[in-house]
Amino acid sequence: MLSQTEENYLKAIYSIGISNGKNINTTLISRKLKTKPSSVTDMIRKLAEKDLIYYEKYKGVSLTQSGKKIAIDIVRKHRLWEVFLVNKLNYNWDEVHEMAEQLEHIKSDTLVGRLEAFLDFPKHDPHGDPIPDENGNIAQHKNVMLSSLEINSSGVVIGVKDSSSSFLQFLDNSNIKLGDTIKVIAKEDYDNSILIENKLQTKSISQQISANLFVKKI
Amino acid sequence: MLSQTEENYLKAIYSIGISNGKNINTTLISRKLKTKPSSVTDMIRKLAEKDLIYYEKYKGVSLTQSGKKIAIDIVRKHRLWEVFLVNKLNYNWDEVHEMAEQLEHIKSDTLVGRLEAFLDFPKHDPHGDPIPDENGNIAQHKNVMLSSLEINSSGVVIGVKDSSSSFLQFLDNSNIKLGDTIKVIAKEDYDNSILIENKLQTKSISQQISANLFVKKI
DNA sequence: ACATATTTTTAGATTAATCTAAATTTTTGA
DNA sequence: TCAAAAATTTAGATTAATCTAAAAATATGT
Ligand SMILES: [Mn+2]
Ligand SMILES: [Mn+2]
Ligand SMILES: [Mn+2]
Ligand SMILES: [Mn+2]
Repeated sequence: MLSQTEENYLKAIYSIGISNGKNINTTLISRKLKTKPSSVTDMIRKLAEKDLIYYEKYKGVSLTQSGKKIAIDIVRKHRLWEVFLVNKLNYNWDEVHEMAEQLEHIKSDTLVGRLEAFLDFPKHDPHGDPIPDENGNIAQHKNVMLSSLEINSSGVVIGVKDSSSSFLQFLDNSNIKLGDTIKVIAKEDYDNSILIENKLQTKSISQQISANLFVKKI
Repeated sequence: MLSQTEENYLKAIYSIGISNGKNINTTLISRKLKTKPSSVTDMIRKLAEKDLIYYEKYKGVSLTQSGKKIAIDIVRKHRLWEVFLVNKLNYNWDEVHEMAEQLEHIKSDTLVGRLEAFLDFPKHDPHGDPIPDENGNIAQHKNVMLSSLEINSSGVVIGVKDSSSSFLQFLDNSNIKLGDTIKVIAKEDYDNSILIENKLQTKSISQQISANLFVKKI
């Protein structure tokens, strides 16, 4: 049985692998987990000992098959609990991450599956992130950002790259939400801001915003 | 912020207080938590330091006001999660304790309250135990056992004293459940077994069974 | 009452996860 | 290429929670 700490290291390694490609080094892990590099070295030696990661001194790490399976299962639990909190307990999407960080570590052979069925097998969490199935299969984002849309083309908002509370609250205040169809009306070369239009409004958003919204072109 | 271990000690002390009156000593705590008495001594010194328990060397412990508040809050969370698991995820009443042992430690200022509302403010958990309100008020069992009923009197089963899986499964197999009205038909002096009748059957049960069923006389 | 049994505490060790400071290895760029 | 910078590992310490063994205090029973 893995400790919560070990599970968090595996999850961190998995998520760094998704965003930073294959260069997963000590510093990146320590930054993600807010620990010191020396602590990371200790832990990765332990995880390597348990055959959950490959590790060569000074060369960084990568997940083994079984390490990846566990990491994805934690992600699965995290996202299903987030759906529960938003859909059933009426939390807002900016409030659920910390609770899900705890709930993802609940140990049970059957709980995730029951939860998933109770939630009617959702495919995405409240932030648009895909929910892995019980075998660890996970549909990856196509990674089309709103910032990359041409003028006069439209897209449906399907996810956020940054799920910080502050960004999510900004979106709430800007009346932009998942499922919105957004059309790009104009682009400003000077600062790469864009003028967009959804059902409710026409407004200008900075590149920092448009580069953190995943869309599906239509 | 208390550790899970500290919370478990407070809960154990609370529950020993409920069943064994006010004599809460090191050995009882160690037995409840499956630790050694020396470990208990260490922890109770720590909890006393934090003013969560009163402790005098060699004299046992008792909860302070704030310690009791915390203990009851853990009990509240435990029982509400059990209701969730049974009522929403369709678990049987003998399957939920271990999961609730973990879920009771999830930290959030708002989660229990939201959960309680989602469950429609249940008053009892799946084993008939009362659920404390948000202020820590808790309706105590009247502690009438089925074994104490007179011949020809009846009672409604409102709880179990023993919530072990084996006892709960025994009740399932015996077609006895919470809410059943049970009439005592006869008593056997030799072994204190009793003949009972509910909607489905007439059957004999041993004193070990009848002394573990709480009833409300009617 | 007091010797013996039981309970509780103390002393010292262990394990997991972390840290700081120092040593080592790798990377960078003049 | 090779010295300086950066990253990584090692050494040694700390904290929480546990344990075993021994010492001290309390309880028990004749
Ligand atoms: Mn999250
Ligand atoms: Mn999410
Ligand atoms: Mn329980
Ligand atoms: Mn219960």
